[in-house]
Amino acid sequence: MSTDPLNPPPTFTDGSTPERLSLGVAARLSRYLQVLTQAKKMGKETISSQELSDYTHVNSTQIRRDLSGFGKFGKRGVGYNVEALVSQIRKILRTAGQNNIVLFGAGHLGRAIAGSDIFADHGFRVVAIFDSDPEKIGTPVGPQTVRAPADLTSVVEEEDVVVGVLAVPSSAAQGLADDLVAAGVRIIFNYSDVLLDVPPEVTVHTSSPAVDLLYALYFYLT
Amino acid sequence: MSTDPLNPPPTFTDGSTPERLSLGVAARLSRYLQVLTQAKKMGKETISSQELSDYTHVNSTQIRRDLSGFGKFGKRGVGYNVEALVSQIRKILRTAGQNNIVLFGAGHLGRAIAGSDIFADHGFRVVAIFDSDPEKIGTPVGPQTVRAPADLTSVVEEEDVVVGVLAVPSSAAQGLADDLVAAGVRIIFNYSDVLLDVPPEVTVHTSSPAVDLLYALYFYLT
DNA sequence: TAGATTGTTAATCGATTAACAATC
DNA sequence: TAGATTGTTAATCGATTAACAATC
Repeated sequence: MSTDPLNPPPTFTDGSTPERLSLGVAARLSRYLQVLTQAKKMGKETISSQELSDYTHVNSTQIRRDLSGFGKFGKRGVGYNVEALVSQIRKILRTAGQNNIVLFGAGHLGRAIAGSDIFADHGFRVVAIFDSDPEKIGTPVGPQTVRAPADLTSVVEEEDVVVGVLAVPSSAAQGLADDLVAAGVRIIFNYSDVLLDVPPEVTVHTSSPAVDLLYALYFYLT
Repeated sequence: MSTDPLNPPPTFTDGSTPERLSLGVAARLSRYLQVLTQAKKMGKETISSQELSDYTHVNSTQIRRDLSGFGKFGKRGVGYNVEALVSQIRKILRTAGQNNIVLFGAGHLGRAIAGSDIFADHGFRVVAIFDSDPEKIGTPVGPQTVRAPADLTSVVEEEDVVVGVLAVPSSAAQGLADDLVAAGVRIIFNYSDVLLDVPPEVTVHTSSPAVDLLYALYFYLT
């Protein structure tokens, strides 16, 4: 794994380099961030570990433990300052800055993604939308104009894009994944249900709402 | 938690009732199912724990261990039969049957969901699409026609709907969540970023692609 | 037989939780 | 002061992994 020069690992006063977060801790911190981001939007100033627990279904002791490993962010009897905690967690996850992403597919799903602020809220900026359909190229989608796939490589290079989002039909997904990889993208967010084959240095995250539902349903049924 | 009479817990030959799955096991089994479903589509007949590991990023020993807890599903030197394993896991997760869901919101996102087979592949059938916009009511979306919110309660009762999917703007989400709960829905899949307040017996699952990306990005950066 | 892959053991490691003193 | 909530301990529990015999 490489290290991004723009996001150097934090250094502690004793000069030690912190451990890489475990999968579990990183996943939970991300979920806290989701709730905190929303709480901030709603004008909430402080939040207790119990409230965070209600929304994330993570045990409140676990939450305090996760956080206290990085510093004393809370105030006894009061809770955590929402805004301060957001920036602390962003620092821990090294995602405090802006990240540029490209979106492939200007159909219903692509337009829904481009039109929402779900990525923007977390520092992801959609810098370009691509579609293979000549009829769509040049038409506006939100603040962007749909571009031709031929521009992909230059956009990825110029805008320093690390993440590509695939909102295309299953039949087109693997081919476009290959194009994204060739253009230099390192993380692919796949909204189709295809199993993408990519080189080991590339991470694929496949959205699977139905699988999430199966999981929720199991705990409802038992 | 209640038990669904249509999905009784499996009984073992010794008469004991199996333990409820731990969160981790249920989550992993769901992910195996996602890959297996897709592998089946691609015509794959057998799959090894190593191949499953490549796609799910779960250690192959862990996978064999998870599966062997429920029976000897594999064949040494060969792997697992894809189709047989799909039905075994569905049985374990008690989601072997069909489940009816309702979809709220006939915008870009709602249409993208209704038009994909991502839910159908896992036994979820969209039995109705609702929208509050009078202009959209009566228009076709895939095989369905958009219905008025007033029909919600009767549809939920008649079709025995347990899951409601919210593909609506943030501003409308809480109000419609209340309606879904009042109509008798027990699991809400929330595509907006709002923190929904629901009674404790109702489960909310919020889709958060940006948070998933943050998580992937962390492991890319470190 | 030779190669591949499962099922299972044994040992370790990290996650989880209840409880409570500290303190706002 | 009284109430609330954090930070931390100590004990338990489950997850993870390497290794390998069993066996297809």
